[in-house]
Amino acid sequence: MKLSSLADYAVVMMSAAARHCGAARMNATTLSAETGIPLPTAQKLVSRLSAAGLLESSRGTGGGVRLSRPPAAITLADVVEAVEGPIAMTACAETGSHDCNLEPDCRIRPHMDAANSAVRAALAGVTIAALSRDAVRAPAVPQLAVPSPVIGTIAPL
Amino acid sequence: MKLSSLADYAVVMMSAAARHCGAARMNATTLSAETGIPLPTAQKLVSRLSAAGLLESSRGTGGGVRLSRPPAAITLADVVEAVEGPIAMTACAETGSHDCNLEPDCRIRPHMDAANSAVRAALAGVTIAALSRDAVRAPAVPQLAVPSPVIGTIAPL
DNA sequence: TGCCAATCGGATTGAATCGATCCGATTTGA
DNA sequence: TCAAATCGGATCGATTCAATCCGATTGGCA
Repeated sequence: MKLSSLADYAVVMMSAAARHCGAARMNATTLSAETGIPLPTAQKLVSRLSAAGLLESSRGTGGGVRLSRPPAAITLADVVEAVEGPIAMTACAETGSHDCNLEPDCRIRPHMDAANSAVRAALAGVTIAALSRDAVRAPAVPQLAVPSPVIGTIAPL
Repeated sequence: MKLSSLADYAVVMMSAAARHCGAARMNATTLSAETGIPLPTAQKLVSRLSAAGLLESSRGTGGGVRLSRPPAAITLADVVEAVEGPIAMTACAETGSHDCNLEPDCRIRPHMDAANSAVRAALAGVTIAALSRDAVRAPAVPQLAVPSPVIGTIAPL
């Protein structure tokens, strides 16, 4: 139930890119140097995030990448889905419902779908803008992108 | 962002065990036959779930396992944590905060903790009892264990 | 009281996915 | 027209995960 290292790196990179939003384009090398992510990995992430439409890339001399949308319009769910694929806790949730090789009539499937939606909503409630904001005074309740009551009601672990 | 196959199997097994709650003990063989999970895997899961305190095992002839708590008191979060370990989206979330090998002062960490709590709460809102209940008339909002407002406000994808 | 049978528990092997790395194709600027 | 710098895809190694097997323990029965 933990997201992969690539997804973790992608969140850090997007957050770093958001901090330089006004400063024109950045390239994979600069992002790598700023975040400490190995350069080849940063290049791979740039490719995937561009393919997903979260980054816009310009090739050639002086090229680079930049956020295709404002940081407030990019959520953790977008980044995770761009790197890891659809957010589906169970294998049967992303494909059709006909290939559950366990029980032929899986009665727990609808409930799992509900839990799946809840997890996705939790990730969709955190924006890159909220992550890139400086959090020195660590607020108990982080800023939310949309008026979603999901995270606001969660007590710390 | 998908849970492992073992965790998936564990949920199915716990759900099957909940349906036979009154019928004394069950053994790994019976659970395997009912769910279609390979027997060795079922044995492994029984071990882990017992170690986590979700199942109570009795050895010897006529032994077996049974739920240690009512199905309404066991949530998806309990099962997932028993099989996969703590629910921590990022590696730094489960260990101390001192070994983030990327940024020395990780500013996105507090926000990720909030998202992590939200995900865990989403899983803690679904009980085994809700899963074992027959869901032919698939309700839009699944039954919740505690008065948690988390899932109740989530719209389907 | 001794034996037997059935069970859980941990250790081992194989496979698949993931992460890191490298090289080629493309484009812009001089 | 040339050259430099970038993105994009393909390859290789490592780690984790899933499945399998065997031994230790316990309760029932003769």
